[in-house]
Amino acid sequence: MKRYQISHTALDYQDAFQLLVVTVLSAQTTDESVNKVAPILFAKYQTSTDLAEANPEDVEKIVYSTGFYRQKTRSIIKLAQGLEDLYDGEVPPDLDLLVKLPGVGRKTASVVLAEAWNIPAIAVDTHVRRVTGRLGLTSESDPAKIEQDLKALYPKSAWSGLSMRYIQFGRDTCEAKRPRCGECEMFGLCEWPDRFAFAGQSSK
DNA sequence: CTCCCGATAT
DNA sequence: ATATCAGGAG
Repeated sequence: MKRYQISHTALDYQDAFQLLVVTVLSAQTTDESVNKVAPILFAKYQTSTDLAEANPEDVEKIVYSTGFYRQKTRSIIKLAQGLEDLYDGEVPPDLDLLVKLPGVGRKTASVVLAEAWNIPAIAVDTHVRRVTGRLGLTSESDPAKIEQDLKALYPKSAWSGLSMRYIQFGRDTCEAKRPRCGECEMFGLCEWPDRFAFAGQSSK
């Protein structure tokens, strides 16, 4: 029986600035893809000041393999510039302040809060959305509303670890395309198998 | 809502 | 071939 107690990222980073950048890069990409380019990126640009003055073409070459590479290059350079201009290069431990940074949305901000400072926050990504929906914990589709529902269901002390555990659960059991309901510890507590009658359960 | 966009698993 | 991957901006 897996217990899903993992509450830290698989993303490699050394400080809040790096965490912020790799989290932006992780959009619609696997952590593994990001971890491949992160060391190269941070070797060349060690501080937000360095990245703020970076040549976009150089950055594009480094982050290319993570997909959305033009967009992500613009995002992280502007992000670094925003950090300099707005917060003097320091990553603010506050959701409303983080969201003001270019390329940083509610999900990215929540990841950084929970991971870097253990501040209670729930990051609703594609996994959390799918899993909590299937489990019947929310009927919303808007991430911000899902976040509200989950915050009402769980004590604050549980918030920061929630996302990682649902993501882990979503990766190895409640998969997007073919949920393994037959080997799921939530079987009997979840309405998904009843509704969809083990679609794709053992067929190949 | 669409667009951004490569890597990987199936 | 196609779906999916720790999304955010226009």
